[in-house]
Formats: sequence, C-alpha cells, structure tokens
Amino acid sequence: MWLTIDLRSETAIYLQIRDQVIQGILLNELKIGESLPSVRQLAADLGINMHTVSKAYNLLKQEGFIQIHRQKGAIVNAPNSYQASEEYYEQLKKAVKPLIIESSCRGISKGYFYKICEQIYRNIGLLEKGG
Amino acid sequence: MWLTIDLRSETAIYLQIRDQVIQGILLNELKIGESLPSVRQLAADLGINMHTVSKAYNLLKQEGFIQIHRQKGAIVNAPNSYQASEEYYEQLKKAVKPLIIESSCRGISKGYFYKICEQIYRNIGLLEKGG
Amino acid sequence: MWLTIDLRSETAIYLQIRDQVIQGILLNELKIGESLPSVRQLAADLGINMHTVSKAYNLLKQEGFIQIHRQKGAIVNAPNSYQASEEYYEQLKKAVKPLIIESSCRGISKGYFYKICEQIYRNIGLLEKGG
Amino acid sequence: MWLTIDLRSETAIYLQIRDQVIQGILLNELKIGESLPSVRQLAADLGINMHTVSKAYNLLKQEGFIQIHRQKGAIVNAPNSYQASEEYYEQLKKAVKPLIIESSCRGISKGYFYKICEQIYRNIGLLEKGG
DNA sequence: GTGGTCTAGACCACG
DNA sequence: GTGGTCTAGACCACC
Repeated sequence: MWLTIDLRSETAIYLQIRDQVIQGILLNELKIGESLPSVRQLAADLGINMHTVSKAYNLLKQEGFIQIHRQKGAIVNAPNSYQASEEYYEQLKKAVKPLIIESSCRGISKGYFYKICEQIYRNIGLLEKGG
Repeated sequence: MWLTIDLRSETAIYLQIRDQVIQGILLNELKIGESLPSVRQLAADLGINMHTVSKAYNLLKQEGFIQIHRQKGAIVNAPNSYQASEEYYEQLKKAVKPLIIESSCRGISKGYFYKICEQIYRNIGLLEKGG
Repeated sequence: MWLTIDLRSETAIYLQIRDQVIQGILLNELKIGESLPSVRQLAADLGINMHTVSKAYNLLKQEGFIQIHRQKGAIVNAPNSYQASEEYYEQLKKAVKPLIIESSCRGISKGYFYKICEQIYRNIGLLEKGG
Repeated sequence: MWLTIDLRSETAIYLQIRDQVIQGILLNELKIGESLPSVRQLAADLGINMHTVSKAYNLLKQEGFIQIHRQKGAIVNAPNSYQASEEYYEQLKKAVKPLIIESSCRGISKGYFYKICEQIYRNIGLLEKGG
C-alpha cells in the first residue's frame, strides 16, 4: 500500500490522505480512470475510521480530483477537472506568503529558498521515474 | 496600527498575529529591542480576547522572536535568536512540499511557481522601501 | 438506442431510466401499446445490472406509465393511466418550491426563472418535431 | 424556532436544514451578519445529532450562504457571496427539466405549470410581508 | 462557550 | 459489495 499516515502528525488524518492521493496522481501511481481503494478497505488498511476516509474522498471530489461512483467507488479524474483556477492561484499565494516571510526573517535568502524548492521538485522527478 | 486581523479568515487569530509580528520584524517596522504593544492594549485595539494575544506572544517567545519581560512587556530579539535551524529547515520543507505537489498536479510548472514566489519577494521588497 | 445513461451523474441510474422513458412517452418516441426493451436486453445494451432496469420498470408501472406483462414485457399505457392527480400536484409543488426559493435567494427573478422554463419547453417542442 | 424538520421525509435532514436556512435568508428572517443557532443548540432544539447540523452548515458555507467563525458560529453572508453563477444556472436547468417533462407527460400544460409556480412565488411574497 | 476531528456502530439506497 | 446518512460520545483547538 503506497499510502501511509502519521497519527502523531499535526495535520488531520483526512488531509494527509488527501495530500497523498494528490501526490499519487502527480506521480502517476494513480492513473486517470483508476479506482481508489473503497472507503471501508482503506479505513481497515490504515486502521482508522471509515468516516475519516470518506471525508478525505469527499474533499477530493469537491476539489475535482476524483469522482465518486455509486458502485465503482472513487475514480481518478482527468487533469482538466482540477486545472489551476484564478481562485487556486490566490489560495496558493496566501499559503506561500507566510512561509517566505518567516524564512526570510530567519535569514534564509531567496536563492536558498529556491534551492529547497528545487530539492522538492527533484525529489518528485526521481519518484516519477522510479515509480 | 500596522497590525490587522481578518476574523473571517480560516487562519486562527493568534497565528495571524504571530505572522504579522514576524512580517513587522522582517520589514523593520519592529526594530531590535523595541516593545510590542501590551497584551491588554493589543487585545483592546483588535477587539479580541486577551488570551488570544497572549497565546500569540508566547508562541513568538518560544520561537525566539521576542522576549517577555514582566515589566517592559514583549521585546523584539536580535536575529541570532531566531536564525533558521536544521529543525526549521525540515519544518519549512514539510510545509512547502504539499504546496508544490498540489500545484504541480494542477498543472502549475516549476517556472510559474517561482514566478509566484518572485511576486511575493518583490511585494515584500516594495514594502521594505515604502515602510 | 434513444436511451442513454450517465454513470457519472449524481442521479441514480434507475431514475435516469425512468426519466428517459417518460421523456420518450412525451415525445411520442414510445407510443401507446408499444413495448419497451426487455429487462435483459436493456441491461445488456446499457452495460448495467438487470436489477437496476427492473427497478426502473417497476417504478414506472407503479406510477401508471407502463404495464408489465409476463409474456409481452413492458407496454406503454394510455395517458389516462398517468394523468396528474391531486397527489401528484402536491408532489410537484414540493419539488419545485425549494428550487424557486434557492434561485430567488441567489438573485434570479421570477421573469428569469420563467425564461429558463421557456427554454426547456422550447427544447422539448423542437425535439417533438425532430423526433 | 422558525426551523422545523420532518423526520419521515425522503429528504435528508441536513438538506432540510439547508433548504430552510436558505428560505430564512430569502424571507429576511435571517439578516446579513446575523448568527445562526450554534450547532449544538440547533441539534438539541431539533432533537437530532450535532453532526447532522454541522453537515448542513458546512454545505451552506461551501455554497456561499454563510460563514463559519471560530467562536461566533455561523453568520449569514451578503448576497454577493451566493449570487447565481453560470454553473448554478446549469444545475437549476438540470433540476427543473425532468419536472417539466414529467408534468407535461401527465397532461399539465405550460400555463398550468406557471400557475403552480405563481402560487409558490405569491406564497413567498406573502411570507415576506408577513415576516 | 464555539466548531473541528475522530471513533464506533447502525441502517439504508444503489447496483 | 459500494457510498450516504444518522446517532452517540469523545477529545481538541480556539477564544
């Protein structure tokens, strides 16, 4: 199972699931039209409650990443369903801004910040090839 | 008053205060050794609970940005007190990673992501000159 | 085959079938006394479960639109079998009311709402001529 | 309490709450900036579970009708937050179409359908004056 | 006090 | 089998 959660993390479990499904889509571990595990199945595998998984799936549905079919369960959407919108750009900016401000305040230069981003992008790229 | 909060925001008020104090330090609106408004004062000005301001100040203290004196109140520390640590790098990475993953998944290229960051850096620079 | 279903729709499949059979009757694609496809046939054509088709047919029977013969299968009834009753008026009102309320709340005027209805009626009329 | 639910109804409780809150906004029983009852309060008043109310409130938030403040609870938004969008028009059409088709099939003329709508609009108008 | 999250277990609609 | 709804009761963060 490619999906793991950290019960000790600050991040809510349902958000961890959401983030990892998005990562799975990006890394092509989850292909368009592919099914996610059923709510009950994933809950059992992760040792958590059904409703927590359901909440994650509903959020992903609302954000356009997946569809939820009556019987077939959750299906990965095509990219056009979750293409970045104006609204998302604003949201992204709002999320990045405080990180840049704090890191700058703590003495991290723009160049160094980009170096960190570069590491993350490289990391993703490697995973994409490996996966 | 340079500090404003948005009650409608998703972000907790005490975190909004924290973020803006850090921004104030970065932009040199708050200089080393300078005092922050008293807990009572700020709470009254913003029309919020004292506990909330207190929580923000305690977090800032814990993160090394300020000291809290019984008499003089909250005082801005010198940069060496909050210089980025290994721990902070890891934390920063963990915060940036899901943003990069989601934005990539939504079709935002690395170049475009950096363009957004660049805007934010420019924005801060302008404020520095202006302030 | 004039009947198509959308597996991605929120609407249950058996209700989609029901709605389209009613539309077929209205547009005279299905004439009085004409047979509907057999449960097996339709299920195979649509690639869905027999139970689902069966459920739709039973609902249509219960609502007076069709009769189900052991040998001849499902047969379209004459209009007097499904003429609007007092009960149906109430049901229709209950269905329309929340739509009018929400649309009014969202700033859609009565005139505009009627304009939307007019479009739908026109659409049906065109289909009637075309079909 | 202006809000009542029907436990025997086909409509899910959380949707009944949603619909009635929207009605309350339309009829100006709930004014801009006004607070809805707290999740716990309303649940207790209606004799239902907290989560059911919470689900309704979250849906209303998502649809732009209300904001959910950390401490102040749910607050009614200004109309511009839930103005009809293109997307909503399509959704409305899709909801109205099968009602028009079935009613036409059952022998209800366009004129009579509008008469029914007229009744509903009048009903709302009277309530607006009365409330 | 508020809402948010999570658990545990039930019943139902759909296919 | 699937997801959707509802209940009951717990703990937490925020203010």
